[in-house]
Amino acid sequence: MSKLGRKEREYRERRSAVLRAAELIFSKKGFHKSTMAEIAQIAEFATGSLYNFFKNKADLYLTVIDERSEELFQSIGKEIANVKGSLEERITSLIKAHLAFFEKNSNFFKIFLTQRAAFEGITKDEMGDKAHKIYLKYVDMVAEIIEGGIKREELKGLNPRETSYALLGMLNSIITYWLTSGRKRGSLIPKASALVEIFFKGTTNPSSSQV
Amino acid sequence: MSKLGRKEREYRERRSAVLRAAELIFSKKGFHKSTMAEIAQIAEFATGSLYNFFKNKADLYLTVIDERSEELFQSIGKEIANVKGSLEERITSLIKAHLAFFEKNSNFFKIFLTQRAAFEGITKDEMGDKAHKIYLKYVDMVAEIIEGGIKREELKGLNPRETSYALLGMLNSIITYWLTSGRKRGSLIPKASALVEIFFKGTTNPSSSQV
Amino acid sequence: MSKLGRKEREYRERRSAVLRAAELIFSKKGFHKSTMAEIAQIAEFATGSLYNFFKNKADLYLTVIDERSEELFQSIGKEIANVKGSLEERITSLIKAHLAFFEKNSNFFKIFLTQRAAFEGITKDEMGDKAHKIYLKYVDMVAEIIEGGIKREELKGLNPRETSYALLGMLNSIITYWLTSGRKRGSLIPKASALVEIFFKGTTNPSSSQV
Amino acid sequence: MSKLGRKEREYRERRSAVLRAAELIFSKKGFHKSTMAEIAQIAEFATGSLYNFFKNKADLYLTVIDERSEELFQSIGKEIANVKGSLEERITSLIKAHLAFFEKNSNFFKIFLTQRAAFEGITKDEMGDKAHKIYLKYVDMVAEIIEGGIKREELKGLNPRETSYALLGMLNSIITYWLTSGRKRGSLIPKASALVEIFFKGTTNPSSSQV
DNA sequence: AATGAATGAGATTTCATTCAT
DNA sequence: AATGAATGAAATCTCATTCAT
Repeated sequence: MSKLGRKEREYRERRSAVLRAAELIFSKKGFHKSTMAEIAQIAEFATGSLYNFFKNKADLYLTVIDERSEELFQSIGKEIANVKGSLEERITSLIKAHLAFFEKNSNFFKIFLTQRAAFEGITKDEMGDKAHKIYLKYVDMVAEIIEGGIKREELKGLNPRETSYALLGMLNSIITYWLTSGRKRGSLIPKASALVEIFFKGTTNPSSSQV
Repeated sequence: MSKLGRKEREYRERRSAVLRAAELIFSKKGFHKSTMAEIAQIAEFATGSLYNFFKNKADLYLTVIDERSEELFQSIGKEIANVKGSLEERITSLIKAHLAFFEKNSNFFKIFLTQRAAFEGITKDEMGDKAHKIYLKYVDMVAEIIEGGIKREELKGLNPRETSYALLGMLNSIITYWLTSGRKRGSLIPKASALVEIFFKGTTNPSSSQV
Repeated sequence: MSKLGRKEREYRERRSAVLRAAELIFSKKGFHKSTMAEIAQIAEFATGSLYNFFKNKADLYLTVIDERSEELFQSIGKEIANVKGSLEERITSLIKAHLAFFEKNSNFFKIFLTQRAAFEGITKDEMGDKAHKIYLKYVDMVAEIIEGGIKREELKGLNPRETSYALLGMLNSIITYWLTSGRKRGSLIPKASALVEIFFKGTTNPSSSQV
Repeated sequence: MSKLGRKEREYRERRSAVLRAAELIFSKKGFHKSTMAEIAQIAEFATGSLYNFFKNKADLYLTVIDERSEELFQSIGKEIANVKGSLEERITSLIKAHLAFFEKNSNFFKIFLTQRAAFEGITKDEMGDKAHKIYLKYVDMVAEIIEGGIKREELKGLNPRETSYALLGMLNSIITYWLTSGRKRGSLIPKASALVEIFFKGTTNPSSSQV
């Protein structure tokens, strides 16, 4: 498989070390308060050396987002592909995969969530846009799945894009909750079932006298 | 009511002008890229004068969040207080009030949502915390309402805090969607009904053969 | 006359101190090796303060050129205006004024002469161009005078623009000579007569048997 | 003739390739904005390899000047040696040779002319001086020819060195003109006759009533 | 109370040069 | 001899904050 030369392999390893350091620092301090010097120090390089791998700070930041997002997409995609059953089962597995991915990549979650904030007003078109587009791509992927469910009448006739936003909003909000307060109490995955329940059946107690 | 002296009244008006300018700039450029000079210019003050009202930039930023959030709480609280009916009706009115508030204060929404991003790692304890606490206060308010519903068995036995995060996540995600793409198409309020439907009844089509 | 307020007067004095320091350093070290820190130090300001007067280093450099060139033009223009006689007399006074100006502003001469070199490839259009245009303006001014002489048949039918370049090339070359080696030996002005002689009558010895 | 071994021949060819690349880049971007990396790339070497040929960037720059200037001297010298006639004829051929050389080596002209600017204040003694000396050598060569003319009373009793500066100033100024604006219109050589005319006979119209 | 010039710390980025391979 | 990754010094520029007026 990996028919890369030694040079190429070593280059990738060094570049990857920088990306790991960047992810760590960016997630702790956000884009603006992170310094190239600190990232370099963690990665055990001289500051100037980072510029051998990435053309500037924004490029480094975006590469973190880009490559990790790609992993996210791969990860979710693989998960869903394995599920051949009903839409409910597919979305259930998506929810689980999403939570699992960010439980494992919690540093990245902070970056993922605040990516737009990081670039607000900085590089309006070039870079800020790119970060946003990655998120949109994800929203769309989920929206398409939902749209399939609507067409097959498994789901109500809602706006797929809006429903996608609603679902992802719930998921990310729960992850935020878990990160800020609940992490001690254990894994994030078990929360999937409650989210699945809400998303498909809602919060109303079916045995309530209301119904 | 306003038994304030002229001096005091004028002071408040000037301070308020600064807050309005700050909200505008912070929402457009984010915390770091906003400069005190630009805020001062919009508010028609000299840069140094801002420091007569706020002890530093972070204080100004937090005051924007603080005072507007207070408005949000008042606004929601008043709305809910008027509703004496079922929990569903109360939460429906909360959803509507939330959407209405941010439709009216869309500049503030951007600040509200990215407040954590702005402070990540800067002022770990002092200020960043305060911003987070304001959000938590809101989460708790909603959680309490939900908890009431659970106790009266109108809602399923879910974790109230988590359910509150889930609901607010949905709402804010929809607002983000509306801000970034849908604003032209009209008001945000009509989206309330779909959210209410999802939150209470879920997305599953009840006439689906799945059931 | 100078109905400037104290504020304005003081501002100009400070800005002027920066320009003087800049002219000195730029003339000694050239654009690239001059640092804002050194200029600031000479001007007795903090480095950052220079940016209250000039938006960046290139702007400072160009302002030196711009304002001093303006002086040069004024100086030459005034000199020529006073001369009502023949073209020869007018150009003689131009040559004298040119030499006198740069004898007095020898620091500026180095900048004036190398202005294009300073910007080579940096800011191709914006700034480098501006510096060049100032020189062209001078060339044209001289070319117009020469053209007048040609029309009145006082001068041969040469290309005015080329002749202007030739004249200025001679003048500047002589100033360079004086600056690099001859300054000790006295004033530059006496060299005017030789230049006038060459420019109008040429170097050939009229009593030469050649003729 | 070339009794050089293969090794030596190859070494010279590689070194020469670097010099050609350096001349190109230096002439386009000036000394400071040219990078060793870019020169290496054009020459198809690795950056570090340049240091096998030249001890540093300044050395490379000076070698370009040095070797090309040597060519210039050879070229002019050969031209003049062929002319056995009057001084006027010799200088006429010098002017033509100068223009021809720089028409052919216009990239080098930019370097030749701004050599002082490039080094101003950098390497005050060591290198900047060397560049200046090369120019002086040329000035002196011309001055000697002029001095001969003065002694033989073909020329007026002017200061030979100054007259040399004046002549070269004219020439270089005309080349600058041609490079910046006139190049499209054709060759530089035809301008020689006007320069010869001015230098020997001056610009005054002999049939003018002034005389 | 208001001003806004001055400060100066701090961050990004570039690039000549070195050196292990 | 050739390579090119790594270095690290140096320079520009920004801006929150202060303080004399």
